[in-house]
Amino acid sequence: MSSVPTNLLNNGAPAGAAGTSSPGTSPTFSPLYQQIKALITQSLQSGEWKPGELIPSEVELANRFKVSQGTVRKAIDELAAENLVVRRQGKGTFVATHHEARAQFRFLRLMPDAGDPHSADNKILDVKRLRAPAEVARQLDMKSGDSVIFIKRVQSFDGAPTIVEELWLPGLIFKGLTAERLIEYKGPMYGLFETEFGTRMIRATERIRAVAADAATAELLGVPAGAPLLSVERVSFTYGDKPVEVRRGLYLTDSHHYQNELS
Amino acid sequence: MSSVPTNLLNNGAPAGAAGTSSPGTSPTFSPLYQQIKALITQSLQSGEWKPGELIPSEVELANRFKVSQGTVRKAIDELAAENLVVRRQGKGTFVATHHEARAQFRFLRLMPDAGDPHSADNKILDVKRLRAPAEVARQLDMKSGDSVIFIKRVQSFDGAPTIVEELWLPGLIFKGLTAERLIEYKGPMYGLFETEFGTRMIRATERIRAVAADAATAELLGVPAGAPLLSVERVSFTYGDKPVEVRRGLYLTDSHHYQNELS
DNA sequence: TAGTGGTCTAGACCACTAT
DNA sequence: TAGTGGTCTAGACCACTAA
Repeated sequence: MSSVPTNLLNNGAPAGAAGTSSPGTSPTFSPLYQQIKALITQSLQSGEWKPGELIPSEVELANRFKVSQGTVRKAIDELAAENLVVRRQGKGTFVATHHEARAQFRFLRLMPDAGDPHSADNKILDVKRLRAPAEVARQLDMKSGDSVIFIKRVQSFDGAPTIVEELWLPGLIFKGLTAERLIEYKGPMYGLFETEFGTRMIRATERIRAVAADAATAELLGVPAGAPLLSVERVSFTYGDKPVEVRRGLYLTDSHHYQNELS
Repeated sequence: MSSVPTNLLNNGAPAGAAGTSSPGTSPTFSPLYQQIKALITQSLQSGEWKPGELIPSEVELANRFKVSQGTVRKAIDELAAENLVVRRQGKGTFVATHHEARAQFRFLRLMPDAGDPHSADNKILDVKRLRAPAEVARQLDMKSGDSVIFIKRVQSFDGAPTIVEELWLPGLIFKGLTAERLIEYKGPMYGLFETEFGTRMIRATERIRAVAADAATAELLGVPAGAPLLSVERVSFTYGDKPVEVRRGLYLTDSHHYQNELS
């Protein structure tokens, strides 16, 4: 069952050996802790340990992989830095989840100009299955015309509609996602994706521009057509850098701003 | 001269002692490596090691601070993660500098929609000394009316004017900054700040919005008044989280976008 | 009290760079 | 060849949590 997996680590065959035996064509040895990190990531990806759950202790993992605790520690350090995992002193290491206040703000950068961030009121306008447009297919690494789920929604803060957003999700992964499910679900959408569809968003890239509001969007946001809006186009990735969401948002930035840290 | 500084480390007085002697009012002990990190940061800040220079080796620092190499290592690991320092295997650890391609793109997120990033053509429109407006003074942690240097410039990519930017810098720190100096200087502005004024930008926060172009800016960018522009308001910080620059940019995002990574 | 992650040490060996 | 950062180990002790 959960027995020790067959480890293929180059523990007894240090990197130097590669240079001696087959210089130039060395099969890219990597440090032990990187291999451990990859093995742990595999277990996360396969669902052996689910979001929110406790993973085995450092000592146990060290025994399992036949390495020292320090090596496991360095592997987990990097996973924690990448937000795949959360350490808690005295308790253990947990698989990161979107069902936490912490994780929310990593993926919602729109902040009120004054006051504390608030939770959004979410209104689903449309959910349907359709064939992926060429551009979306390209971004999702699918073939043009493959089945995708399309969602359109409006988010309001303090009663004021602020974000109009369209989402495209791979139809195969999110099969069975319905408007009812989205509407009745409380909490962050990424939380639903994670618990209902086993797909956890790890990171995302965004392209931001200023655009003029089209008539339909303007009406939804209660602004004149042509008003300047922030266009945020996001591609989200899960384990293995696999793209699993395209999101195009139009943000009204009259009393909100997109907050970014350059560090 | 460069003798061993007086170390005030709680090496022999572990954190547990605080709980025993004065519980509740413990004077916040910190781990050794954090103290080492703070000491190294002080040396960076004071200019003991200048941008681009080699800092002492891990072994030497370990001897100087009377700790193990591993502890120094962990301190430097964090400094490297914060981009204050760059490690190079076999050579040593160097103080980070803005005179590198690497550092440029951390602070310039506007990318062409297609093609490689390019270097900007920089046109200085105005440089003058004035009294800080209230809002700028607040952001720079100065008193309203204190002297600041004001700069206005236009940046073009491939000959197309794309960014109109206004900067405010504390007059005391940047005394002697003239239009001539800015114009004749080749390379990134932060590089000039670092070498000529000893002030290195460490991190920055940005507030991004969509706004309509005013008449003057529209003319500079060659767009109609009212065209949507990306407004980027930046506050940059140097060592000790001290704000030393306010920058308000208006970006034309017709063929460029602001690129961001959520991770 | 037992188990967890967090800190610190000391030492070994490796890979890379320069001389 | 010497010196640097990079990896790995083994062991000690600490702080925190929960039973």
